[in-house]
Amino acid sequence: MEQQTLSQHFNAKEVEGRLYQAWLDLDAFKADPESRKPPYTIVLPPPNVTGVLHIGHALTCTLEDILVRHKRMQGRNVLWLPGTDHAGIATQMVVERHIQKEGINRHDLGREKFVERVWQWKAESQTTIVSQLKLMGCSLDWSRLTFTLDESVSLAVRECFTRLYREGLIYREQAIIQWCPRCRTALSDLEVKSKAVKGKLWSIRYFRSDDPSQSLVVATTRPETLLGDTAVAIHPSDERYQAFRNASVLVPLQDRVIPVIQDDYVEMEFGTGALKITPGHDPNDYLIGKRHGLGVISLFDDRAVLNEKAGVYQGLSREKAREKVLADLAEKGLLVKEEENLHNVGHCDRCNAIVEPRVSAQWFVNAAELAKPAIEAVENKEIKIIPEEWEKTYFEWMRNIRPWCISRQLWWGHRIPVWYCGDCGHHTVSVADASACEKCQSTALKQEEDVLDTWFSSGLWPFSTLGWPKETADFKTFYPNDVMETGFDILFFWVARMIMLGKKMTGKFPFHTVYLHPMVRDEYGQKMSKTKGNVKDPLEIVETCGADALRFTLASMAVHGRDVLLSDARIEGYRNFVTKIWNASRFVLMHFGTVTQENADMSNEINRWVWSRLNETKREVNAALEQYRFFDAANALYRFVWSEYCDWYLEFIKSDLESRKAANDTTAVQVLEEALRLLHPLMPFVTEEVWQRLPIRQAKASISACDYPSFAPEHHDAKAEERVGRLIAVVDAIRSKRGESGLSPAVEIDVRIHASPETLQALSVFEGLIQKLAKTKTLLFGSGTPGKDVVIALAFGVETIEIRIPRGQLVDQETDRKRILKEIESTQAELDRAVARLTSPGFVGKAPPEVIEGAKNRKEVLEKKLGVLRMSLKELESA
RNA sequence: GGGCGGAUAGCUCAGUUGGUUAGAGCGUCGGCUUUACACGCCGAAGGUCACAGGUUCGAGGCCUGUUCCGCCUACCA
Repeated sequence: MEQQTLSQHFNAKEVEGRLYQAWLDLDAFKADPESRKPPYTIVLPPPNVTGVLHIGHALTCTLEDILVRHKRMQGRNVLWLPGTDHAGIATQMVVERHIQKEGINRHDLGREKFVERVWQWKAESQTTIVSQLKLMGCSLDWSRLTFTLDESVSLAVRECFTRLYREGLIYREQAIIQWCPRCRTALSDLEVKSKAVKGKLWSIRYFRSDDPSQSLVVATTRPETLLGDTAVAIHPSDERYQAFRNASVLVPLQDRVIPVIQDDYVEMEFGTGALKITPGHDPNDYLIGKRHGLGVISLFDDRAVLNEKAGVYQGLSREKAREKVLADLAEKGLLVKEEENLHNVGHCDRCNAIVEPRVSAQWFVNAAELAKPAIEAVENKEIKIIPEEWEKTYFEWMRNIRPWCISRQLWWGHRIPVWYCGDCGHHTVSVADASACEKCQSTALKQEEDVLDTWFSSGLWPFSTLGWPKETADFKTFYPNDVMETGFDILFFWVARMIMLGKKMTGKFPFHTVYLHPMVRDEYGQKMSKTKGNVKDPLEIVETCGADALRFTLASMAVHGRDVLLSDARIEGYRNFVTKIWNASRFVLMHFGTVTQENADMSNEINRWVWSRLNETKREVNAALEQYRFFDAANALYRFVWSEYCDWYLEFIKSDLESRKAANDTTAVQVLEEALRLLHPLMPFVTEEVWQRLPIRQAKASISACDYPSFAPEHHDAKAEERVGRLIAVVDAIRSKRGESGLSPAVEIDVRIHASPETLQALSVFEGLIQKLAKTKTLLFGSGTPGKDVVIALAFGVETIEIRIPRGQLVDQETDRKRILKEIESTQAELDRAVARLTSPGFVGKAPPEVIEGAKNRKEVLEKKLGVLRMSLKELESA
């Protein structure tokens, strides 16, 4: 066989591009609905086509890629389905801002032309997103790439809408909803973020209509809305306003007569205890108005500019109107008080404008009805939410869920499949475009102008992407999905709705597990934002450190229940790890690049040790991945490859390289090969690149087609672990002593080791290794000459190993004496604690036997250690 | 107002049902051309686990309270 070698440096960029293309050429990521293998499905949360991917997307696709690569290697028929989301408001806004640069707005273009422009934008954005996902190494099945406005998805959306409408779970109703005057559309409650705003609380005087000598004072944060007042409310038991019960008052500035009503919604303690009621512009007032049969005055148009109802204030913005109303009130002496007030104000999630509650006709989903089975599913663990703490939040929201407003006054999205009849007024709702009224057959139909909330189509994603409502092969094989992996910030927006709509539409819940990953923040815990300038571009990181390093970093930081704080130092550390793997592989190939067939020499204890350690790592990594503990998986791999395989195993074999080569011992290659497979889901590129050069490997075209290593009991070797562990401890102890004494590694020293006959026998097998790794000149076993040596008392397991180094080569007597005294002190302290524990009746009476046994052993070894230390102190003092 | 989470080495974080001696990476300090790797090797220093009580033979993990920091949620105008 030809000698395989690796270039001196790992060129991540070149390798990544080449390998990804090779995987595509192999159809390595393509799912087959006819396959007999058990399916495993994840749908990628579709990124918005608003632009480029950010670090949060990088985390999502890294974790999902790890899951699917793991399952694929375990022999599952994996489908990881890619897609993008039209993201109604967000994308429309981006494109509006974009055309603004050309000096036009969407109304200049008209609906049709504008939507064309958005499609252009979508095409570019999607291309960018797809190429970014490829750069991250994502093993997505590109043959199934779906967009939320694709024909097939539209069909699913209409099917769902129609079914819910027929069951009365979707309905149109006049109601007070959240309105964004800048986006000029209705919003769902979730799309409104309440933020604390420093404002003012104004007290305004209202005179009694039949007796101008009497007045009451109301407190409000929105004086401009008094133009829409239809009542003033007081608490029924408020004695202060006894005289105003059943009275009427005049709206200031308008002299309109409105009633004083009594309602126990009013808090007597707040403000003046009198509340102005504006049903057109406050959700609570709207409810109160309904209870008392009050009228509704809508003061604003869709941009929150005052309309004809506002009289002289018509044409003013909310803000201007407030100023003028206040000025006019002050002039008339009706403004009684003005005080600072911190209160919460709803802001549009997308554009941050202050939302305006507004009464209008909108479409709603009866979410409470759909929520019932969705709550039960989580209660009885049909759906598992990880981390579990989120279940509480889920229940809290789902149990108090309100009607979901799904109509949006936008142009970009799924047009609502409802046709209004111009003749009889009937609503025709149908999956196919309606050409005639289903009631009177009139053709004077007009389709609803509004589009659906983006999350309505997202809610169908786990099955709309698989061809539903058609019974396609994909749908039959890959639905339900397995895992929904996403950020907790869209638990309500998306996850909850998928659960509700999935069950309702297909009869099955869309997945069995929800894994919610943490938020990515910068290294100071700040949310990344463009305005703060702390945004980390994943592609920049890929460019400088490589995709493997970024992936491994994200995986190693994805801990349950804590944010991911991403720092450059951390990424660099894992880039170094990639390099370490590369160099270790170079070393192995340099020496074993021509071996022809597997021949692991299991008579060699060092080999048995490394197999056993690798085996333990397999167990840990598999267990971690099954539990979505990405951190643990990354950590176990890092520890094994660097701290065990490189730091010890490769150093061990250097001492007898030639004889190993002569004996054709291929353990080093075999262990490397398995470690690469184990690492592959986390670091697909470097592992594939090295694996391709290995002289011994499975006959597959790609490492991703190989089996995933799993725990093999026959490779577990406790004895080898114990004996090599002792060897490592001895080498460590000698090295440590050399380090303390500031000895150059070039200086060799004499060492004598004394211990039980069995231990001496075991250690003597490794004589050459100790000599080499601890740099000893002469290495003797057995007791030494009292008084002349520095003595190390090494507590290992249940015995103490005594290591002696002739004093002349190390530190001076005084320093050594101090060290021994210090060590005696700390050992004595620990021994005292152990003795106290063992003599306490509570401990020996109640602690489990293995804990007591452990304490006894510890006490014994401490006593031995103390003995060695005391002896060496005596030796020192008598010398 | 309600809920959830966090506080462990200089920094960023692990620590699975309470069990002997609390770990890692980075940073710091000292040494090093050592059969791949200075993006490296060897060694060292550094922690009364936020605070105060409690439960327990035993607490970084459990309970109560306090302080600080996040996030979610809510109709006191």
